[in-house]
Formats: sequence, structure tokens, C-alpha cells
Amino acid sequence: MDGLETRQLRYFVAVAEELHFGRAAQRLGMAQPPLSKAIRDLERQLGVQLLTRTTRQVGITPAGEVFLRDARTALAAVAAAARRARQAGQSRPMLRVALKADFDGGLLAPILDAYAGLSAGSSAEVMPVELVLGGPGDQIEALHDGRADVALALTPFDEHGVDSEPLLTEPRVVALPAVDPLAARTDLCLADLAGRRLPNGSAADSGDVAPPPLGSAAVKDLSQLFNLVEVGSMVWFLPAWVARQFPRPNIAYRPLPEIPPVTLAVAWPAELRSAPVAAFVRTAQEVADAAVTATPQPRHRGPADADAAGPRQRADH
Amino acid sequence: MDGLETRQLRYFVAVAEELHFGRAAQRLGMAQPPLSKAIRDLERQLGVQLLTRTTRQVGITPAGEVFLRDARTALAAVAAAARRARQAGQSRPMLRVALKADFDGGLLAPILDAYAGLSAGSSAEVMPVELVLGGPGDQIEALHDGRADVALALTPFDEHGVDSEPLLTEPRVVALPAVDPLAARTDLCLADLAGRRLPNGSAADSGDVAPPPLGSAAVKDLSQLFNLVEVGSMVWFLPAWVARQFPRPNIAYRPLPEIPPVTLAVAWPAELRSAPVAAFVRTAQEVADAAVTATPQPRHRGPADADAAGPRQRADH
DNA sequence: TCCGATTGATATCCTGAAGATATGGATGGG
DNA sequence: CCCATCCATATCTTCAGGATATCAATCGGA
Repeated sequence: MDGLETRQLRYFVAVAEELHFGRAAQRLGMAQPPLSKAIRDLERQLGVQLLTRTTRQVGITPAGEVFLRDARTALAAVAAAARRARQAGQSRPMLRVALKADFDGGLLAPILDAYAGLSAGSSAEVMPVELVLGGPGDQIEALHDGRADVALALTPFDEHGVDSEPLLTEPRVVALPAVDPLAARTDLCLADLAGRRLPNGSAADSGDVAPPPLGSAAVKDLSQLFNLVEVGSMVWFLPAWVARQFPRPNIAYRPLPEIPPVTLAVAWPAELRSAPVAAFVRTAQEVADAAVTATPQPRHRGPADADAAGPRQRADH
Repeated sequence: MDGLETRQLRYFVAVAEELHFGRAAQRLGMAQPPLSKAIRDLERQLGVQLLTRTTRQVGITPAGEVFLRDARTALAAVAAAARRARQAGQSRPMLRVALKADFDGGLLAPILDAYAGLSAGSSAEVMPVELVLGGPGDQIEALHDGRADVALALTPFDEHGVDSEPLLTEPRVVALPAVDPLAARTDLCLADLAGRRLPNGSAADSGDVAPPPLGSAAVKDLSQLFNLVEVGSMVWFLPAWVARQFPRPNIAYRPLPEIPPVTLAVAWPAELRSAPVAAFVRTAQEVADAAVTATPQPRHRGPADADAAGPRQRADH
């Protein structure tokens, strides 16, 4: 009676995403008829209609929607099992740390140093670190499908299935072309950005003040982002530490009090808190605490930037 | 390259649990040779040795341990996908509430009433309730594999992958045979129970003061438990509300300050917070609050029990 | 030390299900 | 009204999952 196979889940996800049997079959590297049959068998097995097909169009039922969601997480869980097993089988297992390039708040290097330095004490809970930078999806997704053991991510993110501890909170600044008239002003508000293209694609003059995603998947690293900003095709919201770490002559960073601050957090799969992960998390927290309390604020740029890169705050949970 | 099937996971879990190919094959309803081959193929596919076999004995490697854990959760995720899809496909979808019989703190009936009464307001977020009482594992497991949408459970439980809100906290009492000499005393401590058999199976004279599990899977409901206690073969720790709800002539409930109190909580899968679930959770909290603030303490039994069933406290997170 | 019992591995055969190809039928657009 | 599009049906083929029989290695006991 029971016994769903991941193959069936993969097939359904493909069809549900494409809403087109032909394209889904092509994506799966198979012919269309067996795919149709597989989906029909799946529906019969579940006793539920997942898709509505006319001869011209495929739609998804409410039950199909929930199954699509659950199928995706189940597939991620299976992939995670495989990845973690492979990882655990390595003779030199690595602690895989996922992060978005340049979005570490300047903490990555000291954290890695401190973590490596831990080996003097108890060697068992320290292992070599491997950075997971690219790949599909965000860092949290890398945790879910087993590509990484721990992640540095900017909140807010999807907390489902992960535990996390905040490391540091900073306000966000807006990155403008230096030639932009707004760059001459020190106090900006969201309304001033009317007409400029924002990260979420919509123009700023639409009334939404929702916090724009600053980790849009489309832009892979800061270099690309800086290029877009420099040519004036976009403005962007960035954590203040980025303004501190990456001064650029053609880009002006300005504070924007309306935008809520971001928090950099260390996250790991909720089920899994191995000794090395725990040690890494602890180390990260200690480094972040030290950075907040001990570090004098570096000010390499103009006075406006000093405001933008206001005092670091230890994030409170 | 990739493409792990749930069948492979089921096979591995069986072998890893039995540590015996023959028995595992029997459990899976298949012959031993293909099972051996399947496991070997799995290991080759992962590039990792999961089991150590001599001709006489099967052991599990560290990698196998982590894979076993992940495989179990992946299988639960797949099962959950199937169950929830079936559920969502029903023409009259039900809100399935998992709980342990008689362990609802007396809140179940008022919660259900209040929840049903909600339909007057916004009908969309209320659906008929189905109780999930039995089945393998505990209520949290029922959430994980999709047998239930919400659960009432006693903390502490495994919080991984679930969100929860506490409803009420009460001290625990010990249930003794009325004829037990200790029943004459009003103030007991753990040491007094030396020699009696405790729920976790170990005798009380072993030095552990760890909170004994009061939801041992072995005993399905309170009737069985009461029988065991009445014949003097066991003493048991129970939430104080049980003493209030189920007075028994042959059983004495006595307070035991050393045992930490329990909290009844409402829990749901972390990924899933549908409108009906949210409404149920809210209703449960409101009912619990009302019960704590408004209910006069009913006292049907002797003075000692009154102490045992001390004031209800609203649980603080 | 030897023999039998236990247990996993190997060899060979078979069945069924996954998949391919060819084709039909329904629908929407021009 | 016809053609293009797209899902369903029918039939055939292949191969992987599984069964049976057997071997090989190890442990225990006499």
C-alpha cells in the first residue's frame, strides 16, 4: 500500500513546476508518455488528484500544492542524507560553512582563525573548514540539503528546520552612484528614492515599504552589484559593514533610517548539533562579542559614511 | 550520479536497526541476498562504507550512524508528504489533533468547543477535528510523519522541526497504592521511593534524579497505569491535573517537590502554519489562559491532594 | 582440533515495472 | 475549418530488483 519513491516525487515536482508534461519530461530526460503514466499512478496511489489536466492545459489542485511543498522538503531531506553520509565518510571530514561571498560582516576571517586555534585545547571538536559559497539557492537551503553543516546568513531568513544564533546587528545603508544628486545629501528617506530601481525589481515609487531583499539570488557577489550601482541602473540596500569593508570611489553609502537593520546569524540544521558545529557556533559568538565590545569603529571615508556605519550592536535574541 | 530511492533508505534502516541481514530481510519481506546486494550498491553509490561486516557480525560505521539518522528523518518526510496530500485531498479535510489519551489536562473538551464555536466568525479557518490517539511513537512523531496537524504534548519533548506554545504548567505528583505506608505521609521525597519500581524501569534506589518519562510508550492509557499502581507493582509520576481529573479510591496522589513540573504544550510542524492550525493554536492558548485565571481550584479529595494539585500556573515561555 | 551451526557473499535465473516509440483525440487559435 | 499543440492510450523492450541455490568464513562446543 505505502511506499512512495523519490523518483515519483521528482517527477511530480518537475511537472508541478513546469505545469507542462512535455517540458517536464524533457527536463527529466525522459519521454512524455511514461511521465504521464507515472503521475497518474502516483495520484491513484495517493488516492488524490494532484493536477487538473485538460488536453490543453495543466493546473495544480490545492492538494497538489501541499504535496508539492512537502515533496520538495522530502527530496531535500533525502539529498541531505546522501550528502551528509558522503561527508561523514571522508577520512578527513570537513566542517562545511555556507555563506554569501562578502556578506560575512568581516567576521569570517577572525572566526576561522579562532576556530582553528581551538585545536590546541580539545582537538576532537575541531575539523578543517571548507567554505560553501556558490550553488543553487541560499545558505539556508544549503543546510537543508546537506551541502553545508553551518551557515552565516542575514536575517530575516526562513527559520523552519534550522536553529540559529544572532551574531551582530547593524543598520543598513543605501548604495548610490557617487554622481547621484542624492549623494550630496546626508539625510535620506525612502521617498527620496522614487524612480530609482530597487533590488526587488520594482521601482521605488510603488508604495511598499517592505524590507527589500538584499540577497537577491540574481546578483552573485558585490562586484556585480557595485557595477550595477556605478552605472546608475540601480540603488541597493546593504549592511553598514559592507560600506566599511568595501569603500568604492564611485559609490556613496548613505544611511536610511526607515530600513530596518539586518542581523548576521550563524545557523545550523535543527536536528544536527554535532560537536564541531557547536564549537563553531560558540566560536562565532565569542568573536562577534569581542568585535562588538573591543573594536574601535574604523572610519575610512567621509563623514556621512561614519554615520552610515554607526555603532555595532551585539544582537540580542 | 545522484538519485537515492526511498527503498534504499528503508533497506538500510532495517539492516542498521537489526544489525543482521537475515532478520532485516525477513522484516522487509524479502530474501537476504538481494538485500545484501542493495546495501552494497547503496554504499558504492554513496562512496561510503556504512556497515562493517564480518561473516558473523554486522556493525555500523560512524558514517552509517549519521546516515541512519538522516535516513529516518527523510523517510518520515516522505511519509508526511503522502499523508498530508491524502489529507488535503479529502473533500472534508479534517484538522487532526494528536494527543495521549487522558493527558490533555482537561483542556481538550473546552478547546474543541471553543474551536468549533469559531465557525460563527470566520468559517474558512475552522475545519472538523479528528483526534489521533494511538499509533506508533509519540505525538511529535505523528506531526513529523504527517499523521497529525497539531499535537498536545507534555514537555520536555524533542523540539526539532516543530514549533510549540506552552499552555499550562503544573507540578507532578506521585501515584501510590492507597495501602502503601508512604500514602499516610504528606511530605515525600524521592529517596522515600527507594525500592519501588519507577516508570523508567529502573528501581528508585539507583542515584539518578533525572526526570522520569511519564509518557512511556509501553503503557497506553491511564487505566493500564492505574491497574499497575493499584496492585503495587509500580509507582508513577503524573501531572497534578490527572490527580484532579481521575480520583481513584485505591490510589493516593502525593506531591513530590523534587520532581520538576511538566508543561502541556500545543505543537505543530515547523514548516506548516495553515490557517486552521493557527486558529486552533490561538484557541488553545485562550482556553488555557481562561482556565488558569478564571477556574476556581476543584478539590474533590483529601488535603494532601489539594497540595499536590496546587495552583495552576500559566506557562511562561 | 574438528565438526556443525550460523551468517553474509556469490552465481544464476526470472519477472515485472520503467521507459521508448507510435499513434490517437481533444482543444484553442487563426 | 484546419492546423498546431498537448495529453492520453497502446504496444513493445529492456534492465534492475528479486528469488533460489550454493559457497565461504567464523564461532562455539565436544
